[in-house]
Amino acid sequence: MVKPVHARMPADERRVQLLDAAVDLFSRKGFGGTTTKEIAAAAGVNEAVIFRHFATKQQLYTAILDHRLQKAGKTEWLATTKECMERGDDEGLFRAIAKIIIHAHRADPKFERLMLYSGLEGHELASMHHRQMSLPIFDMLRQYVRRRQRDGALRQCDPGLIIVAIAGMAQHYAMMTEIFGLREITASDDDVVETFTCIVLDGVRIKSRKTATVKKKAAKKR
Amino acid sequence: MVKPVHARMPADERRVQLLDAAVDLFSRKGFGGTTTKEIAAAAGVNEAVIFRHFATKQQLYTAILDHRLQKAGKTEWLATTKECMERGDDEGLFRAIAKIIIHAHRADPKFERLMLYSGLEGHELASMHHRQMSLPIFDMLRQYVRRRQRDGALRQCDPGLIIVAIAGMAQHYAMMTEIFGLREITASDDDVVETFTCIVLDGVRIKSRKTATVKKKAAKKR
DNA sequence: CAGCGAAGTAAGTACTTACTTACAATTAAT
DNA sequence: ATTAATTGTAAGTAAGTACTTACTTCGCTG
Repeated sequence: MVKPVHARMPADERRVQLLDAAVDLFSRKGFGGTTTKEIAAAAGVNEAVIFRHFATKQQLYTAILDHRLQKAGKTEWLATTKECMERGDDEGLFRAIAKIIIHAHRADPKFERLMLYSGLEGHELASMHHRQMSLPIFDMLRQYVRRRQRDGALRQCDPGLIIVAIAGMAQHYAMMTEIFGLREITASDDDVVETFTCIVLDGVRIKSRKTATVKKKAAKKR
Repeated sequence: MVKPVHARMPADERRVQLLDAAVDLFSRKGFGGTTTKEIAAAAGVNEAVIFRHFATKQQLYTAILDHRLQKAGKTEWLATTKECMERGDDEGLFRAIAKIIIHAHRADPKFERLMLYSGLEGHELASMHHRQMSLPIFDMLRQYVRRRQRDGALRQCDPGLIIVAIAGMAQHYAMMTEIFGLREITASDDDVVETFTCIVLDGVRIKSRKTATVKKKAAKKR
């Protein structure tokens, strides 16, 4: 049976449809810039339908982030990075970090915009995401870097900075190309990942023991 | 003579005061999230005063960006980077890029928030800033990198990526600490700049095969 | 097929929005 | 002091805003 245009929908189906329409609008115009009327129009229903499914506009917004945060990312991070860390594969780890960040933007640019808006607008959901996703992963990675520094494999510095280095490159590149429309870089995403990986790897790794003559800069005591 | 609380002000003075109040609010809540009433209240005047000085809310917003874009940045970029580029000082150039970006966030975090909002909300002023400020500087830097690559001093890759590497690190670090409140990095800004500079420098420079130490004067013709 | 609960809507409510209007207070030049 | 321009305000307006209410329509199950 084909669905008529103005079909009536089971609640959970409509709920998802409303969430989708809302993601699209919120990601483009922010929370304050989007009206419930617009969302309803985008979903092709009366405005009141929204309030049958979500008590307030704020709750609809919260539901979006909640929904996405569950399925999204964390397991991917863990799965991919864990084995690299176990076998001390710095190169693989850096590559994975760059890859996941850039891929996240390509696969779901709307959500990345949404998170940026959310952070700027100061919704608690954004900082919740930050506390529950970013920070634990960041901590895990920092701990790994610290260990590798003790092993003498990585440059001595604040371990967070090495993570920020590779993640920042990738994040900045993804934001510039995906969100702000930078067109001047013609390399493929894979090439970009490879380049960033090499740069950071050569930049942070300490070459094998015999070439200890590297003097570089002695003034690194703090 | 001390100014009474509800003093009357000459037009240009009030104009500046309104702009300041507006910057503060727009940077925290975005264009759509800020009301003219709030701005007036923050400046301690009647809402109508705003519309005596600016025809529309949009025009007030435009005036802010216009005003800031004039004095801000470009000359600083040119002055600092030019001499580094002239003497082929890659290290100095990377350091300058990181320094300027991080310093901009520390000196005027409100404006950086504003620009982020503006980019997300899609105001033309943001893309104007992008075209008039970021892109020309980016192009200039890319051109320098391309030259250094031809000289065999820098790694072969899309030249923009080397700029994105150092700028992305700095931008990401500044955004995380200043806008999103990251506290886990304890190093001083100066140390951060130094670390990023070293990482990128070691990551992109090609060691000359004969003398590991000084290759400064290697083939430098134009 | 009757009837009941769920899905949907038209038309509100109370309030806020950007922006105006008509007028008053202050200043500076004549 | 008398102007004339400038700076300010109180009190609007029309068009939104999020959210509600009273009501209709559909689809299912006993």
